[in-house]
Amino acid sequence: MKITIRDIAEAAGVSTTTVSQILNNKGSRFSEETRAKVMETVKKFNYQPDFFAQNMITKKSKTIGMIVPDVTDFFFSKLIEGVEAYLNSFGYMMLLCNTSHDKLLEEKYFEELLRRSVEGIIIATPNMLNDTITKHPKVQGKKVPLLLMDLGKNPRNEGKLLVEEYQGVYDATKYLIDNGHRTIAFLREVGDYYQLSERITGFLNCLEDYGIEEDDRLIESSPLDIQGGYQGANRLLEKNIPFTALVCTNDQMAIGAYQAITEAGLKVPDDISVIGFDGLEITRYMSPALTTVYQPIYDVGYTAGEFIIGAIEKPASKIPNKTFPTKLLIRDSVKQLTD
Amino acid sequence: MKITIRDIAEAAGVSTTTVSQILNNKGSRFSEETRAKVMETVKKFNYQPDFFAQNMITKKSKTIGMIVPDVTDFFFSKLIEGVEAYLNSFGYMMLLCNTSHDKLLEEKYFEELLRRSVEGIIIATPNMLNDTITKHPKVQGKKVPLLLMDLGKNPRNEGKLLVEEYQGVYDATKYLIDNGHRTIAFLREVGDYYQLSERITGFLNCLEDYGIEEDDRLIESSPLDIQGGYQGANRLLEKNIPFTALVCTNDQMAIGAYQAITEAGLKVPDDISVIGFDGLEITRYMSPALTTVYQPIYDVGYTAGEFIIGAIEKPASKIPNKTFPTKLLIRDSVKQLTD
DNA sequence: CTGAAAGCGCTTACAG
DNA sequence: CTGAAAGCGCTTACAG
Repeated sequence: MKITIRDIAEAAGVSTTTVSQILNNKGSRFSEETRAKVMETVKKFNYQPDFFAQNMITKKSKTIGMIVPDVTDFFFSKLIEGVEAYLNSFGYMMLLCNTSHDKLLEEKYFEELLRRSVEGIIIATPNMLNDTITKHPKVQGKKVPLLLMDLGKNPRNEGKLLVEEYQGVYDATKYLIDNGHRTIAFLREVGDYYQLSERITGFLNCLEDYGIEEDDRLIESSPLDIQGGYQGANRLLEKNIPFTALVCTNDQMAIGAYQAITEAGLKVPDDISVIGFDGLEITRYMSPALTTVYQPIYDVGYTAGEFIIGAIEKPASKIPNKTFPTKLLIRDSVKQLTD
Repeated sequence: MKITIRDIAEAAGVSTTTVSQILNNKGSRFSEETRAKVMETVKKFNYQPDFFAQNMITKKSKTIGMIVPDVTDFFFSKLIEGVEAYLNSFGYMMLLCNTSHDKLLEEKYFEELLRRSVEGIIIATPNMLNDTITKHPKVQGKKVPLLLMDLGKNPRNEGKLLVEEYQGVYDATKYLIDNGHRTIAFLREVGDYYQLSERITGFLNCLEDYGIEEDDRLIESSPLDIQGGYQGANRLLEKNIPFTALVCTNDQMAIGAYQAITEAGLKVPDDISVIGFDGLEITRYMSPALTTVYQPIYDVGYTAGEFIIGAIEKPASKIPNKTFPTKLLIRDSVKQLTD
């Protein structure tokens, strides 16, 4: 039924060795004549080497595994897009695993990926990983490079992909101060997921650098989604402590905050200025357009693809570290205060 | 280096046949004693059968391929989430391919997936597929089931997963009419991508059924994203033909339309009522909250996973068809007109 | 320049 | 109840 290398060899009147060598552009030179004949019958039979037979020998699955907490989250889908774009151009494919924030699934997928002989694994995770993952013999032995997109949470000395979140929020806060704001609220993440501590630190340090006293009551923790932003902003508003600006840990929260502010009968930016973080495309179309800190998620993913392939092809070399810049996108959600 | 079935056989003092049979729970019963001994040494050596060797024989890669036009699009990421959730529970994994709307890549990925011996393929596509895909011997011979998520665009007589888009938009339009609206604009998709003709048809038929004359000038075509909605709505507004309501082909367009309406100095819903389509989570937090037609994308994906696995395990049976209901989510973007 | 043979690590008739 | 042997479809020394 299935056409094998033997069929091709017979049809071309050569040995399977010859077919294999020619197909893999290997060493010994064959006469142009037999080469042509082989290629021709390969084409004629539309022959493709069996993937599994090939892999059993070469151990090159040309596959990497990627584990994310939530494919539908804009951040991760953008990351996946970047990784995939790079892999694609090198003939690699991605086995995608979605954990739905289940830490147990994370480990289960990791094991399964290894069993399937992927050549590398990328894990995007907010978690401190178990030793079963980070100290796995195949990882330790550099058999299967592991790249973590965890904001540097798990200690390691190579393959750190970071974003200048601190500087981004610092700049945003500075921008607010430059515009005359002195009472600035902050919506930070809640404890059980990604720890975005760089962001709140950038905020606090900037306040300090410019002699503005921190007011704990103006800092609220909430989930990193629209609803979280909505509720967090409401809690802030209900305190009746006046503030003129609000910095949100991500854009989704800012979207929710807009809603809360509007419902409270206030306006952005006339009553409260808002700044987000991420630079989602959607923020351009909010009304007013959101001023936000852009981070290059696609590029981070693309680079992750680059680094993992690099690590696969040169197992001896260290995986590089890289830090990506952020950029304050100035739009219409911050009011210039004159006082 | 690598521990093989032979190592286990030797260590347990049995044959490789025995080890293989026991591990795969096959036929002949072995004494409880040897079974225990085998299991024990398997555990001791932490042995796992080589994936490729196993697959070369069984031809069961326990892998399906999924091709989408854009992972970052909410629709597709939600679909992926649904498919993955089902696969996961059956030990299957997904090779994800992102075409970035490149039709050539679509075919390339399809071939590559086949070469990698996936057991089934799901393609989400707005395209009329080439014969190289739909008439591929492996597909025709039911060797590799192919499931299309194409809104029924490619003719076939099994595996049609559809959503009641027509009814959804019809209901939405009816809702508008019930609220006193008579001049209703419509923002439809532009020609070169998904053809969402069910939606515009639902709209037009509803108008007709309730004796409202269609006005071509009130129908604009635009890309199915935020920007498209923004520009389309602007074009509508610039015509200076008064209308009291706007139906958008999807939620993203509605988001853009909100922006255009606000910028024109008008208010939703006081001046113009707006209805979207999709039911994205974000629409709950728009201000005012968007009234929209919900479609169960995750469920569609989950069912796609179910059907593809079903087709793999029972190649003889037809892949079922299924149509999913939509539901009008009534919120705050439609005004009751009293006249 | 080319081929016979061994071997990758499994599973599966087949025989006992 | 268990094992020897063939075979899956390749690639890779090795020999000539």
